[in-house]
Amino acid sequence: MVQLRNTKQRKILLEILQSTDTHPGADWLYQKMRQEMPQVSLGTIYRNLNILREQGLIRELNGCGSQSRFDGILTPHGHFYCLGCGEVHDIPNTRPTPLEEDVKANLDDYLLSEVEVSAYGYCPRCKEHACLEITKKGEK
Amino acid sequence: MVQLRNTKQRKILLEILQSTDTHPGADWLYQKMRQEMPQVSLGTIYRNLNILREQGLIRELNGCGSQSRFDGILTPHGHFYCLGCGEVHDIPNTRPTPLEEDVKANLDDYLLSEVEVSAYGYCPRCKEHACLEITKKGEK
DNA sequence: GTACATGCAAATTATTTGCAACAGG
DNA sequence: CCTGTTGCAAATAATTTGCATGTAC
Repeated sequence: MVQLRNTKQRKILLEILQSTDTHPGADWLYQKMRQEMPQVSLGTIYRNLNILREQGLIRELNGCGSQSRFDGILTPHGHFYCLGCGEVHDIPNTRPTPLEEDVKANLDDYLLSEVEVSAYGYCPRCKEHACLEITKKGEK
Repeated sequence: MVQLRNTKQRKILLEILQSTDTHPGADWLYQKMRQEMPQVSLGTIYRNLNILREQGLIRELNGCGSQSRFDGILTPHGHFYCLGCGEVHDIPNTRPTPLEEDVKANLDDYLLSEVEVSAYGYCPRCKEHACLEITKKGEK
């Protein structure tokens, strides 16, 4: 492996990710980064997202739409993907240990590194005015 | 909604998906389709995958890599994503009911439509010769 | 000073879409 | 027939990459 450097860009990116629970995508992070570093490039965002993921400092979420989303909060929790507005909400600590052991029991010869719980549906707001236009937008 | 037609292309695509547990991507399905229908186009594959998903006849998996994968087997089960070879294996029926209720308990005002369990790690074969070249290929 | 990182722009990959011709009901 | 569907090719969207320059250590 290479000797990673602690660049300003990487540091700020990680701080942003650790300070939000909105599970943003690369474009949102790009806009946010530019507030502090107007010259930053989208390529740098993507390169650092990959590095931080490989380091295990952030998590990538692929459950919703064509864009990847990222999570800088590593305490165990599941994710709810709203099919209406596309938002991703945390599911607080859904008894992680029993679940993982349950999965492990089914995967004898496997080397298990992580178990994820994803839920799909409509968030309280979208459940209310659950109209078809909205449904279209976030469909999986 | 529109009045869907039962085209030969759509019928074959669904049959292929229902007869495999390899969770193929669009390109694999395209090759397979061309064995029975050499003139079929990739656009048709994608259009029908979207229609079948909207009808609830197949499921889309986004956990692994940049390509979507599809599952034509709807009995409840989880998925294991090998970080080595990129294969997706089924996790036989991981006590679905307790889990879903557990998640539901955390999502009071939500309208829940589906809960998914995904596991990541290395399959028996990749665990053996867990070398770095292989690791590279399937990394998330 | 030596790599790793960056900014920029061009390239790649997966997926979607416009359109004229085709075909299911 | 009427309208959803197809094949084809061009368009889009997300992400990656090549390269000269910049910067962390």
